Amino acid sequence: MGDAFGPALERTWYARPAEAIAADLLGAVLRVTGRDGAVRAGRIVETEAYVGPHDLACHAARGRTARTEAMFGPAGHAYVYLVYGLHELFNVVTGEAGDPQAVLIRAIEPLASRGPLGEVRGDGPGRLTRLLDVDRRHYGHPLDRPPLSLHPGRAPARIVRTPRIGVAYAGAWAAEPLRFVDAESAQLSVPLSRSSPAGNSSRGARRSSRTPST
DNA sequence: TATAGGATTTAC
DNA sequence: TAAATCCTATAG
Repeated sequence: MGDAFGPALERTWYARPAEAIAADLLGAVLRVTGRDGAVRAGRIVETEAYVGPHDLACHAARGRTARTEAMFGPAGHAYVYLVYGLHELFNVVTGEAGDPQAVLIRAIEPLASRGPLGEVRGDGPGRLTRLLDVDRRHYGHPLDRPPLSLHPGRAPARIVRTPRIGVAYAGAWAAEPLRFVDAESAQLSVPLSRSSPAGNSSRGARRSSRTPST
């Protein structure tokens, strides 16, 4: 609920296509109460949309399983999983229940936060979860109350889209411009200068009118 | 039951 | 450029 960050985004806010949420989440603040009781937060500067079972990069493309169950549930909840046996990745479930879509949070600008072990960087999907102490214990958790919540923040001046990172196995879907970044941020997982350009040049990123800002 | 490989990060 | 590290998805 409300604290220094203001009220959390309501769960119904997320019941839209992942592509829209990925753009609108840029600038939003992720707030986490860690296992040590400390509150940590970061401003989201990079996201990726995973748009459904037909998206070959989306985990839901292989059907409904124990791991992907949360993606099939209602929007506004956390989908957290382990990759490479090492890294916890944090996603936001979007869309209507039964329609598995999610947005991966790939980078944050820390807001005066240090991780439980003194970490300071949030520029990577595995780094930000360590910094904010997010892991599978948050699986399925609603995103409108502690220990995990999202709050409106300062919207980016400019949004750029690129293909998603690390999904080369996904065939044609690997080239889709479903990664969204705050072009002004110096804390992206992969700098724009080293990101492949979006396949369709003039496809601009637009924030929807439902975007909250402060 | 066995095996391959992954929405990554770090170190050599 | 490769190792770390474990869980899931698929094959046998």
